[in-house]
Amino acid sequence: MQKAITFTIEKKLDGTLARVGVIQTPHGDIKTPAFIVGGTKATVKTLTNEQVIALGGQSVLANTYHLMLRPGADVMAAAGGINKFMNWNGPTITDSGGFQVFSLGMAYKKGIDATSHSEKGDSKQATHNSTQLAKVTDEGVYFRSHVNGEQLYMTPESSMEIQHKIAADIHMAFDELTSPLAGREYIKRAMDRTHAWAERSLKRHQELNDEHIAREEPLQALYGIVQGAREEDYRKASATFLGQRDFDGYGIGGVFEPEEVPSTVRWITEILPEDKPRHLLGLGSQPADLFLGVQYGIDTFDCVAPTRQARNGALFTYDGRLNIKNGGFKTDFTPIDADCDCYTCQNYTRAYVHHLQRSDEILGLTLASIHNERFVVRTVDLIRQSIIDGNFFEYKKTFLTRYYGEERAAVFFEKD
RNA sequence: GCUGAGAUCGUGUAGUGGCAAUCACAGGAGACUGUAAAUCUCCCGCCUUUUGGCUCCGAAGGUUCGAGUCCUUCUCUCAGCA
Repeated sequence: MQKAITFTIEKKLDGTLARVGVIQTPHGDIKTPAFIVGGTKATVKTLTNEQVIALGGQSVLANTYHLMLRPGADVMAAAGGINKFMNWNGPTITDSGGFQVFSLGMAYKKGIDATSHSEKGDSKQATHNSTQLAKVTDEGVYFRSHVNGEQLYMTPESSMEIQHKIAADIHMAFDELTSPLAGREYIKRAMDRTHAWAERSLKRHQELNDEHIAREEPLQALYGIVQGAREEDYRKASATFLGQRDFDGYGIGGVFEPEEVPSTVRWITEILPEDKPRHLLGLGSQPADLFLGVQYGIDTFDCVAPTRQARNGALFTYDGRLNIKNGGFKTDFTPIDADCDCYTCQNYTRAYVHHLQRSDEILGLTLASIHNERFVVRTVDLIRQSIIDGNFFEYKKTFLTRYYGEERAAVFFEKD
């Protein structure tokens, strides 16, 4: 049977779940492990495609919910799909809108973010969050547009229809991501719903692919998304359920911190079919995410943190994170990181980027984004190379010890 | 010289008798993980780990239980007129 993408494993790292491979898509190859660049609204914020390519970005991940609101699915279709629309010639992925069920729903204005273990702020608002913009039912999700307040309704079927109009190479099934505060009972309910939605997504997706075949258009791929929060039995049940369905790959949702990777991700990757790619959704704001992810069987990552934090002044260095807006950098005429090969570090100083960000100059956001994104992309590329060269654990130990310090890094070596 | 207006924490300001210092900017720091994010949070007279204590609204007096807030004088600034 004809396939939208193929995944080839080139090498495995003995004693771990790590593998090196290639995902072939209609728009080119993704050498894995790989960091997928965040391009939510069909743009990598503050960067041109040429800059994304120059920093080593192989593929871009956009968002169905955001593109459905603006410019709209029909505009995306009329443009000829996301690649033509944004002039990106490489592989593309779309997230389903499932994350917005969480960020505009349970998490909306409650001070809950992905890493929260408790609710912050006004407890009254936390229990009666009448302002939230998303409401979940078994059939679908009611959204109130954050743009103009208009009532929207999204189902697994409509998400697939929109994603096929956006026409990225790889789609995500519509899922429900639960809050880190959710109890076991709700986690189960959301997971069961995610499974039902996965089957509905797959069915509608196959119908739409049949239409592509009839029109002699390229096929599009679909990943199922594993949920189940921090519950081992649910995670394993979710991986088993989805692993038996005919998805092209798998997304892993609801993982929030690197400390969970050796447990949560491993429960899943030990069960999922080995010959299909696995994407860890949303993780990658710190190096430990990447090393542990790969070690426990992840092929691709995406995360908005590198660009968002860059815009907010937090920059990666191999010795840990720094805030470029801090006063101390005013006359620091050295590169952000002397060991970084990015365009910014090759050409500009900390003092200059400090000045630009302090002065609200747009170039400061771009230079910082180039650096952070390059840092993460390069780190994963070198992880890939270290597996090929057979020195993954050495690289991991050296990198994380330097980044976090020996004491803080120790937790990431526990199972090595 | 005359007339008028005004002097408040780095800057610009709010505050016209009551447990008193407002807001913004600047400054100091922290956060951000499938992007409602070039955003958000905290600190910003002094001392103290905190509770709390001490000072404060150009200067000096005065009225009052109580004064940036009212009165007097002085100093300075600005505008207009000479």
